[in-house]
Amino acid sequence: MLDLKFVRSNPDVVRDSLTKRGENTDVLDDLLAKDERRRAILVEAEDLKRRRNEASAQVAKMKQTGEDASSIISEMRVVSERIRGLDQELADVEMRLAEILFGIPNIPHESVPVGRDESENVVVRKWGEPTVFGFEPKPHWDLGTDLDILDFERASKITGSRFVVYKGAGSKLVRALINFMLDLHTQENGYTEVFPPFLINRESAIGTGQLPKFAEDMFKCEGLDYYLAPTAEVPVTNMYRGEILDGELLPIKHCAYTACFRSEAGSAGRDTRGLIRQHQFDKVELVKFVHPDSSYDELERLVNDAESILQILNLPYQVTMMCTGDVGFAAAKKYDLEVWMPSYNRYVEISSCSNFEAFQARRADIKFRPAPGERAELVHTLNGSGLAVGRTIAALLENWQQPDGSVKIPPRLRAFMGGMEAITR
RNA sequence: GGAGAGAUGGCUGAGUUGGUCGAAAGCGCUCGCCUCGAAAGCGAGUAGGCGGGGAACCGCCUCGUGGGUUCGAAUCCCACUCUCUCCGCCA
Repeated sequence: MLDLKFVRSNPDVVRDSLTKRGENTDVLDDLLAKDERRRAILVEAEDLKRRRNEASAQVAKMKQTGEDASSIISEMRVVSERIRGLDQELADVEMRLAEILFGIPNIPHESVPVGRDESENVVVRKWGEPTVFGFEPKPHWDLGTDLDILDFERASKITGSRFVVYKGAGSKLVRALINFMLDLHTQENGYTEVFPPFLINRESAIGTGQLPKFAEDMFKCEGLDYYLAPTAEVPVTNMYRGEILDGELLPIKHCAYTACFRSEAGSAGRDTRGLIRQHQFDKVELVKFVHPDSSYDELERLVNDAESILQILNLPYQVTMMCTGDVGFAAAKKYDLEVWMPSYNRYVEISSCSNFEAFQARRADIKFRPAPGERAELVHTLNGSGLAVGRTIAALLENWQQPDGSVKIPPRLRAFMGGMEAITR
């Protein structure tokens, strides 16, 4: 959510932002009109409330001295009625104002390239080269099925499409990657691990920006105001919702493993095979709460932290900076890590790292006090995948496959696999 | 699921026969005095949001959340949420 006062005094900046993102700017004019109306009502209502408060104090005094206050009381009866009407109108205007404000995306950082869609994203750097095979490589869904470590058919029997059963070494690989990632981030990158609820409530989903605009992307629990978390970003960021943090504690860096659940509404027919697009997947997420002055430095470090996983697993990847048309609703700046996926013959997103600046913090009311006695300010929040486990497994199987259909385990992962060096039939 | 208790400022904790209560007191924190310096002691200050105004400053709102009663609600009524205790059930 943008700061209403900022929008009021910088409407051109917001209009420019909406245009660069390819969004309609009509909402902005509607917003400004509603804001003006709101303040007009406030001025009138507050003046009446002041009069009522003064009269109340007067009545209290008169009651004590035994004077007759009935004329003031009947006068205030009318004033209170008028206040009630204004408050009702105010509530209506504010509700509409909030609806509009919740629907306005963040303002892209000046370093973000202007572009319409993903075709205008900018590759920032590459690491490694696309894997070259001396044989015909298999896609991960065939490898996994042939090795009997992935079972898509039985998963669809249990639940439906876009689910998988990991089996044997495959199941162990899930645990190994989660542990490897969490250990690396906690032991070498300075994150504190948390294990949050996988179900989130409405306020949390509003806090990070999933609601109200993207309700159809989540699974909702019937009869409850709970949703299955689409990413650990939601529960972890909302840990500190409504709090004023001690400035000394910043930056707060958390990593968390959670299962993630996405309805994938609007993705029908895309990536239907394999592990790339599942309704349920595992992910280790990195979340930071930082001082506004350092959030862009922290973003670069966050990307590096996520990259370190790919480097250790020796998976070729590239880092892409999202353009204004693809930066995401809540983000001011976003990098994607894209891993080389031989079956797709292209790079596929495996991590998304964003700086939200104060956009989420304002929604979720997360502040910090720079020093004792100083005024509380909004923190900047960041998060990024470190990494998505399902896609990591897909990339691992495909890039580390051998001519005989087996898959080597990257050296650093072997300890987490009980010493296993390869997955064989 | 049943019964009971509770939810107040950064923290602890008063206030529930409605009337200067945004709120006592203590702790913490900030500044000043004292001191060579510190501690102790003394003094002052110390919630957040919104709005008006050039500013000084002024006003409004907030005592879990949302409604209601009333001229007026932290205090009364209703609903909900959360925490704690006991019982039941249960991995």
